[in-house]
Amino acid sequence: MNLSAAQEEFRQFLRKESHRITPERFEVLDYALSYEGHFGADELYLKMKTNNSNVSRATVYNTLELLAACDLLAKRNFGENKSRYESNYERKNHDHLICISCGAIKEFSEPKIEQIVEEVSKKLGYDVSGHSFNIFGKCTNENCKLNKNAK
Amino acid sequence: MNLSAAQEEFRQFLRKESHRITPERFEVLDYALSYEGHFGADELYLKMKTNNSNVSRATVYNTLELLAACDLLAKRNFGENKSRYESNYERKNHDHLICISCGAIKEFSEPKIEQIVEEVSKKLGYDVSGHSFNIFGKCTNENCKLNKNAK
DNA sequence: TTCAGTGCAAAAACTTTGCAGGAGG
DNA sequence: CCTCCTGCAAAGTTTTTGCACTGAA
Repeated sequence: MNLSAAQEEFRQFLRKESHRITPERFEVLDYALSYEGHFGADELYLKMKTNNSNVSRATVYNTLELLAACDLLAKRNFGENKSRYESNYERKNHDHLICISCGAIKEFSEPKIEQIVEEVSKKLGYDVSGHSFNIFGKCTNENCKLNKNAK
Repeated sequence: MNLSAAQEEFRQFLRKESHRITPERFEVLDYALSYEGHFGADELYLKMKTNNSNVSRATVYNTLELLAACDLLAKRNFGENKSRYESNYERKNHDHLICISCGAIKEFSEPKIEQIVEEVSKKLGYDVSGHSFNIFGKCTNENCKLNKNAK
């Protein structure tokens, strides 16, 4: 993955918002954008620690918020009482379908959703900043029946 | 509010699923359905405790799950890393618009959403059991600007 | 030089679990 | 009478906070 453009974007965001540009923040950026799929903050922290990074838990949490604020990451919540992140860099918007049995997450895109978001928030007088749309159900995949990946 | 019909519904659910019928469970039901707006599990537990109830935290958590399972309550997640519940008794389905500044929650109903849920899950081969649709934005209400109710 | 950012550890917030005793069926 | 359910407290999980030090601007 080409990280340098994302790094540049992050750098500009930090400057614009008067946040300092630190090596720790870019280290988190690199790990976050390289992560396959969704990850929790602590999960990323532990992965970094395993790889001999010295970045602290507090900095990881703080930086993930910044990365979500500048849209390099998307912050999600799949009903597990913890935040999950995923790269939002050079990707199109999408929502999620979550298997309540095995936890598998599928993505889908449905343009009508954006329309509804606009419509509803206009009608109720809100200034939209985002949305979260999760569908829960049982998937038909083999492993699911066996509950192999059950949480 | 007429609780007795809800109690009857809960009783039947418990019997059908071979759960025992205990006074504690009905105490939780009463508090939950009487609660105005959304509440967290611990919040309800503390409220009950304040009112001199002896029902334990474990029983409250357990019972709320049961009440959500039989659809007397709806279990929600507004991106705060905790579960929230609200009465679903004699109410129509709806989704939420959440103010990112003051935390105010508005409800809306949009039939198209149910269509999309059906469409998407059919296409991807899931057996739907529910969905969660939250729109985040800034509301235009007076108190909001002052961040009075900010979390 | 200054103060935002950092590392660390402790605390906080929410939820789950283990265990012994009690009551529903 | 058998266990499921309960209360209690302890432990678990994720996130936040306090504090002293460091390094970006």
